[in-house]
Amino acid sequence: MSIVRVALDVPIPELFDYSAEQALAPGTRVVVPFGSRTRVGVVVETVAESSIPLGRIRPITQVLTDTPSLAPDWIALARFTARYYQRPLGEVILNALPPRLRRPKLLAESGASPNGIALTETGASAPMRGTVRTSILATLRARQPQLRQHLEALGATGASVIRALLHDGLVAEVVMDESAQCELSTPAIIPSPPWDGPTLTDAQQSAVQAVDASRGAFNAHVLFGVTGSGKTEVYLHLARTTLARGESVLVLVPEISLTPQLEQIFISRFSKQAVAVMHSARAEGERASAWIAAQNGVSRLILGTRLAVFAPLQKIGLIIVDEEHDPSLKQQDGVRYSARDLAVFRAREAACPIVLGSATPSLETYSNACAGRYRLLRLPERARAGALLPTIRTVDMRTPSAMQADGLSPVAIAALGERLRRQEQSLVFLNRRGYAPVLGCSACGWVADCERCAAHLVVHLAERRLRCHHCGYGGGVPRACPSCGNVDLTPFGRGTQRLEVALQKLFPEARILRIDSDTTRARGRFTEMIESIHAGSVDILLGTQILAKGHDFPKLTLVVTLNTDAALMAADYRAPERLFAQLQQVAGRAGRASLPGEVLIQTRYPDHPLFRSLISGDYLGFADRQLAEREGAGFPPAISEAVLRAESLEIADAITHLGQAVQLAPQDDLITIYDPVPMSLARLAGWSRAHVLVQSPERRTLQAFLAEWSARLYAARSPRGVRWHIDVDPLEF
DNA sequence: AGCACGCCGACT
DNA sequence: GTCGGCGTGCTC
Repeated sequence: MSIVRVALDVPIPELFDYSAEQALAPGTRVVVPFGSRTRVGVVVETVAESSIPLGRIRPITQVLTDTPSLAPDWIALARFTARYYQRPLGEVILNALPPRLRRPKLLAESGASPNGIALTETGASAPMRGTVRTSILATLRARQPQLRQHLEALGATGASVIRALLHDGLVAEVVMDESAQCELSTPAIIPSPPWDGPTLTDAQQSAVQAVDASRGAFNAHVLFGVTGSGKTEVYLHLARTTLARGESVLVLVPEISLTPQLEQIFISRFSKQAVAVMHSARAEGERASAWIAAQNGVSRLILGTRLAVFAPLQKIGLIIVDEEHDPSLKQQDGVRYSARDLAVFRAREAACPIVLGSATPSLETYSNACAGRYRLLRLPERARAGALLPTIRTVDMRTPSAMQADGLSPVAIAALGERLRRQEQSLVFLNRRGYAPVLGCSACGWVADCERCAAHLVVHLAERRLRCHHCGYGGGVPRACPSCGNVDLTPFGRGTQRLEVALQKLFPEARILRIDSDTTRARGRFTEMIESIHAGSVDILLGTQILAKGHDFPKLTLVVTLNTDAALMAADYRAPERLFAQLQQVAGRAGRASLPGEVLIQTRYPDHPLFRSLISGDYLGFADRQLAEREGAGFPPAISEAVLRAESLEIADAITHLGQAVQLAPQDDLITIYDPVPMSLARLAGWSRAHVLVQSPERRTLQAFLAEWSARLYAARSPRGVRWHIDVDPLEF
């Protein structure tokens, strides 16, 4: 009889002791009774004694043998995540598993699945046919007895050769000999397909060499290059050399919308079965099989969004984080981890190189490069011969004539007209969907607000609806002002819908395509739209953020950006960094083929230093100034921060709770605790939100402080109706 | 977080 | 007389 310590997904920062018939390997999934319920947990260690009275220790219900146990380095990653982000280990571990592995069922019992493995007899005595789920594949190698059981359950008697057919066509062979010993062999995956990549430029070549030369130890490289400079080709080469060494590769990207193209490139260069794709939009069965394919080494190249940082890879030889500056690499609820930072931790533990790619590296990453901790690798020009960087210039919107035509300046209109004549494509970028961001009454000042958020409702004219862009709350457009009865309600400001109307009026002949999350909601619409752009059946593209990333439109030669100044004036100290990244990214859409591109930035601050750096292509100069400013003002990365956030129905309750929490905070000279304040979006989906900012010049000191503080906060019961969490390295204020 | 146990109001 | 409100406390 052994005592096993089990991590469970409960908001209690403790492990729970259970008895087991034998010692279980750390990382084993188990089903346990918990109160009156049954839950899946993961064994973290087996111990001789428990501090819990023996009478209270209950036995494990079931050991889940359908997957191999999680590796020690994986558990170490989870432990680090739990410690750094101040969350219970069980919450971290269970949330990192794909949904099917969190349920108290064997995968084989999860019902029919297209991801099953069909086992068919190929040359043995006993007639045998049957379907075994993906679960088996994972047990095949590590667990001889279970494999035999599975096979015997299918009627195999020994001396059988069984072919395991994975859903994607990969064939593996299971050989069971006379003495019922089983062996699985998977066909060699790399290097098998011919390498048909383009020849590398000198800059790409030296980047590849720098990373290759740094193998065998932890080394962080910042791959700094604008859109079109060929970062992807560098990734592909490095992936190839890593796979050839028998090691695996982890590639993280910020958005799901970026994975389809990258996925296609990786699959075409390697093979379908070599690549496992992980993101939350995939079907549960697919998520489970991708997980298992990574765990058993069938897929050695994992491509995914932030959640893929927890992929259970064997023998990691290289980690790539593309667009490492992108805020969506940080999880914004639950366990609030930064996939980029955890990727760096993983690379360090695995003693392998990591490549952080970006045209606009985050200031955190850049300051590490300046300090010599990371190595800066530059890809200075566009990789394609003849392709030029676009010409960027500002358009002064302070002149009266500039404000006509729904926000489009005469300069922009002329440039758009010119592209129409030349039969080239244009992109108008406005990062605000809907018709108008505000509906108001000009007679009494009433404004349509969300009932559940501290935000205005956005007018969506096509659907004749008002919608909250934060919580999704919707309502009809009122016929008259609910406050004074005035029937003349005015939409204030501009969104993409309104701009579309204005553009169509200006250019009746033009084929205009609006791309935002409203027009691309239907499955497959986005891909269709991208195809129609490539086919040349669009003249003017108009859209939000969605358009800014990763797409290459050869006929596009003009980009116009609208409403740029809001971000310039924002209170958030990260706003300039984000604006630069966004403009750099959207500018990169122009002139990628042989046609030169032009970018027009409409602004009332045409001489702003940010634009000057953007125009001269001097991101590092901009970053140097930002770093100096942050240092002067005491902001990250010069210092470390965390927030304690509280949410309740009434803002006062959240603030009161935070005040009490501050009373519990340990005293430390190197810790600054600010006053509780409402968040900038003070109410969201019915919850009023406030927080306390905590800063320290030393990350270690902040960590130690947070550990002690959160222990005290967990111990003190939080009042009913108030929920709280700690956000380490927060992005949202 | 769930979920049980527990002690006070309006109903068949 | 009991169904049910959610306050408080526990989960190995």
